[in-house]
Amino acid sequence: MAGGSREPGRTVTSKVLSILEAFEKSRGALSLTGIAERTGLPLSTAHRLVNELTDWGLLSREPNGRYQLGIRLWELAQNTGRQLRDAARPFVQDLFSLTGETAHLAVRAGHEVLYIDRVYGSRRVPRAGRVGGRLPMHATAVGKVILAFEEDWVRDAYLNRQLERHTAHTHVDPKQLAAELTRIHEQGYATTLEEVRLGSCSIAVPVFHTGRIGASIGLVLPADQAATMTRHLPVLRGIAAQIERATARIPLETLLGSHAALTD
Amino acid sequence: MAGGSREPGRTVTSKVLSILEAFEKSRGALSLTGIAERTGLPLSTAHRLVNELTDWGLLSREPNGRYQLGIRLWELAQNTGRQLRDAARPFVQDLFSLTGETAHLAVRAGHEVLYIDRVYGSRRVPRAGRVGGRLPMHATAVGKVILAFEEDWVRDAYLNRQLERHTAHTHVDPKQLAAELTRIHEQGYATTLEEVRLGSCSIAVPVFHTGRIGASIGLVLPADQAATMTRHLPVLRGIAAQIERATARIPLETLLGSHAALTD
DNA sequence: AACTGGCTTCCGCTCAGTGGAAGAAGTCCG
DNA sequence: CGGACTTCTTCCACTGAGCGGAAGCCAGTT
Repeated sequence: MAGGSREPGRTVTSKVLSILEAFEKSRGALSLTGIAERTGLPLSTAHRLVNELTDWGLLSREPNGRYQLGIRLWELAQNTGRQLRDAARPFVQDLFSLTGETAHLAVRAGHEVLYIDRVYGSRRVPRAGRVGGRLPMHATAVGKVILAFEEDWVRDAYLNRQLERHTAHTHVDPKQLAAELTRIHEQGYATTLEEVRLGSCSIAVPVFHTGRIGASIGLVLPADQAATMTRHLPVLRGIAAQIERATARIPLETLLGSHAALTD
Repeated sequence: MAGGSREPGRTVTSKVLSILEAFEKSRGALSLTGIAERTGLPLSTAHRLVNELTDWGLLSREPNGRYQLGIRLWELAQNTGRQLRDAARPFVQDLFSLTGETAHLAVRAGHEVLYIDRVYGSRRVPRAGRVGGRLPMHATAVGKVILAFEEDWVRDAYLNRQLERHTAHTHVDPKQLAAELTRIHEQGYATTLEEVRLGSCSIAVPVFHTGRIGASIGLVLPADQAATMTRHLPVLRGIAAQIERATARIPLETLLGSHAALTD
């Protein structure tokens, strides 16, 4: 092995997965060389693996030669967490229909909220976390709700970390955030005002499962409606109750697979 | 190599992917042994690969020891075909809001229609193809529309195959189906009546992109409304036009990756 | 015609992957 | 309580799938 840029101990599986992950960071298509660079794989290795993935449909090749994630991957992944998504979907839909505002459903994944579903119309105003996307828990209403109702050690561990600031309004002081979480726990809902993005605010309530916090549903609206957004609380609570009822008989673990560990 | 059940020529990648695919056929969680059986992998090999996939979050392990597709897979896959889904989503939502019926968006994947998106409320009546699911083209309205507006060779190839029967009402005669497709092409929409499942009917219109058929949007309703479902045509056509406008500037290939070949 | 940049193919070396077998852990039954 | 059974986990010596440097190829570009 002349040059020896070989990096032993790296499994084939890890290489394949790093190829798929390469598409997360960079929107849009990647050239073979681009993939090789991002994954740190030698060009010929990347070439072989990429070709095989393309054969399986997990990657697709555009006419210009660049690669994209293939639709087969999406298809496979539809079987993931179907129980929760399928059970909750119609209610999130109702939440949107009843309020006319962007509605979403999120769960905790490690230290972040993961958006599982989202419903909005064509005249939607505020930009909100996209489905499959993650945001920090302390900057979103759904995240704060989850944090407020999580077990103590989860909350404590979270508060011990550096809290990222997104806008001038993000609450990053651990002491104050802890107090806010207590208040959220008492009042049963959380709000944000321009804490992720200027121009939007949000409100969320918890969805319980077998006594524990399982998920959270929320609304995102333009910041100028912040003062009146609590008017949606009755609907939010009603929908949350319906989702709880619909998912009660499904074991928590089969809802999403075991939740990602706090340290993921 | 004593017994020699070794099956040389099988790549690691193919083994990993066959594990993921194993979860497609069987709903719900699988035991390690179950995975080994379905994939034809020796137990210890399956064990090693499954463990590695679990570490990466592509599989998750339930407390009872069984495995499930992990949420990380779903997350990765959200980047697939985002362009079309994100662009079309609000309009499919509007289609539902305006009609109150289950609305969906589908594209062709090989010989089948693949449901890309679907919007429905909690009081939904008919069962319809699920997101990420496939159905044969000749039994669904969206499928017939796509077939009717596809290039000749695609349609001809399709008609030369054995047409699967789902109910007593499925149109399986190639001659008659060809005539129906011509009529659909002329009138600009397709309908079905209890051709996939008893009790439901559907109507769909084409969505064009750069002159070619790109997708189809449709509604599924209870069979007793079959007589009057054409009342939704104006809305369907309006929404289709909006989706066409919204996706016009996106190159077709980046919408979904190159469409799966007819023979996939 | 020579250069450039990205993709594809080739091929001998070698270590990651393999899988049978033995051990551990749990489950059921008499 | 023992022992028969099932399912999961670990071990380890062998070997061929994977590796990757290098050479070849094909468009564009100068």
